[in-house]
Amino acid sequence: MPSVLRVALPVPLPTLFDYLPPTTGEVKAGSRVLVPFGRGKAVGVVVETDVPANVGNARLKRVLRVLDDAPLLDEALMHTLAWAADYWLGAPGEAYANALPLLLREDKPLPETREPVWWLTIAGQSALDAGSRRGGSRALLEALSEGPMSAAELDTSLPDWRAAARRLTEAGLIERGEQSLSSTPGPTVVPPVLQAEQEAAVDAVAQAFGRFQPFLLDGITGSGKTEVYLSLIERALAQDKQVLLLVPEIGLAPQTVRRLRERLGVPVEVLHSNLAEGERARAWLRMRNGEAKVMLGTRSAVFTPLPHAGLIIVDEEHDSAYKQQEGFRYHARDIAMLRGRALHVPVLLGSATPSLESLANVEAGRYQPLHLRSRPSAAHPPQVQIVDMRAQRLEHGLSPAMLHTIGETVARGEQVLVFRNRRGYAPVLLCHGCGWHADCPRCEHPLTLHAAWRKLVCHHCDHQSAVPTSCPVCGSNELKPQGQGTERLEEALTAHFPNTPVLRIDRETTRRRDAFEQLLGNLQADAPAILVGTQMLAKGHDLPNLTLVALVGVDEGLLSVDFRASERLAQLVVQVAGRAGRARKPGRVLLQTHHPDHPLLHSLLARGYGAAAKELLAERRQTGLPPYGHQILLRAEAHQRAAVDAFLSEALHALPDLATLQVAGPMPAPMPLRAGRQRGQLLIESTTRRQLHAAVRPWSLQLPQLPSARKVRWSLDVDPIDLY
DNA sequence: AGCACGCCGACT
DNA sequence: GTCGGCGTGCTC
Repeated sequence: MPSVLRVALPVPLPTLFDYLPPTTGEVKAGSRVLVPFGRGKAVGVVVETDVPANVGNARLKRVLRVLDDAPLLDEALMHTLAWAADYWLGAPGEAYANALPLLLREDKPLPETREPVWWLTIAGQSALDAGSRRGGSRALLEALSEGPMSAAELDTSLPDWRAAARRLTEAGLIERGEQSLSSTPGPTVVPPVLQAEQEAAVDAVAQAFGRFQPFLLDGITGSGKTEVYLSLIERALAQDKQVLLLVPEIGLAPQTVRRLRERLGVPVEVLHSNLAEGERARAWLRMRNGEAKVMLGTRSAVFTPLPHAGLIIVDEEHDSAYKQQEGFRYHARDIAMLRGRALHVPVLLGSATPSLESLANVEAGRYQPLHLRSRPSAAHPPQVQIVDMRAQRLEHGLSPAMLHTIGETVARGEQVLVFRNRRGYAPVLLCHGCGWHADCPRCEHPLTLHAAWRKLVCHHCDHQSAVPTSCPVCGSNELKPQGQGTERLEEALTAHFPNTPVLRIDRETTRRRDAFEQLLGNLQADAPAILVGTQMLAKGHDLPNLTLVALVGVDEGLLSVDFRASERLAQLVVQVAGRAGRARKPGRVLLQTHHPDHPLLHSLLARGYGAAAKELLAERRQTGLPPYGHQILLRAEAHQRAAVDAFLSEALHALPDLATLQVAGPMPAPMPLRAGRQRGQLLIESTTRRQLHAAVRPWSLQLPQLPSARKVRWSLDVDPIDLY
């Protein structure tokens, strides 16, 4: 039996592949290799070396080339990836592929980690002093007289610098080279004095440096979580350790990066999907080489190598953006925990509205809780009031009390945020004559009217159609938009408050890069204004003059069948409410509802998120739902309903019939038709995670062999967060 | 997933 | 007579 290398290749198959080692030289686990695969070649990661082959000699091929002398992925990360692939029932090859930036999954030499910079030569300095050169060349010389600059910096200050750089390099007036490592400017901002609670949180985490310990930092909005992070990062840096800081979306990154850089005075690497591939690879490699100390990134950054790991922070840990929803369906918050354990470093989860999962982990003694209850940035927490909209005369969905308070607020010269989690003009277009409404033909869901585009749009599949002028069923001309989206609210508020600027912030108005920042930048800090927007407004910028938050139409969340809807609603209400009164002025929150007596709203408003979460947790425990029960969801979709049903029932039959498993289904998905595909699912539950995995793991290997599996698209989701 | 092989319909 | 449809099988 020849000794072979076991290699993970980027294919969605449950197996690793065996290869004969190269004839000369040694290969280490964690290195990338180029191998012949099928008819072509592929880059894979060596998982094991010197192991007996799993397949016959005749099928074995030899590694073509070893791409890394030293392992690119260290042992701790390799171990975490193997564990994660096993836990989320992912293909091992896909787990390894997720961990590497795209550029490093190719057969190319590693990019230089140091960004090239340009600087003035002595000749260049004299040329500048002598005043020779004109135009672009002159501008470039002047820019570089302040010190070396990188391509990225030059791009922002001198858009057309490249031609000038070529001319000046040829003339020997400037030179291209590598940034020296000692060129970091040092902190430019003095850290504020921490409050006692912040200090206590920092001390607790800092004391755990050097060992694995999870923390949950539960801090109300405005309580200064970021200062706790910054202070801990400083402490880690002082010990020459690296820090990984995860954020749910990079929407808030530009200001966060600036703040980190100013405070820490060290380069802060960023990793997110809007970044060019070269940049991503460089940032990743700088961390892996130890050149960089701080990484700020979204979900996939959780795989950044940390050879000098000191601390991992997951900000807004409740955010569902941490769950990857296709391919390898991992949860970055949970991977952060695995990494902390493997790297022997503390993991700090932070949120004003912690997930029920994390609260249960605190309850079980697995996570150490840390609290920030005071709000140093504001005198009083915002006062939340329910507006009973039953039997009220509504103006485009806004109650008189709501409009009145908005009016008062802008009259005082303050700003208002009107929150509505629905884009477009109206979510339904209804015929007043016969009750017909416009549905998406591919999803059988109501189409959203977008007035500005004069289109009906499906928010599930992007299907678009023209707005009919009359009802296709009864011919009536009375087609009425039902309900309110942000576009309609913007229109209504503009009409009602003609002298106050109304600013809409949602996916449509922020489509362009940086549009979000620009829109908010246009806002005069001290002038009255009304902001209308979706989820996007729940976090980000501090708006000191924003004193009123109006929540409109959150009732859907109270009535949903999804057991997580109430948790999400509570988080959303608290997050959005936290936008009000972040500076000295007191904030006020109005929540307009048809269910003023709903128990969730009651406990949330009377006793806060913590109390509401406790009640939700008690319900979950009673019903055996997560985090007390564990779920794995098998989803399937196909054009024919019968294909979906056949697959799911075959799958059900193949599942061992164990008393410890509860199975729901086969059943239609909550959205049974989407983008023209019939969808169904099978939900497998157990009170013990171990037993659930023990049963599902072998089953998941059988599924691809079912004859009916070829006729559907299917996937397994471990710990699903959406059942849609 | 990606790719090739393979056997049945409407066209240069 | 071919181009091409997607069913089936395979990847160490």
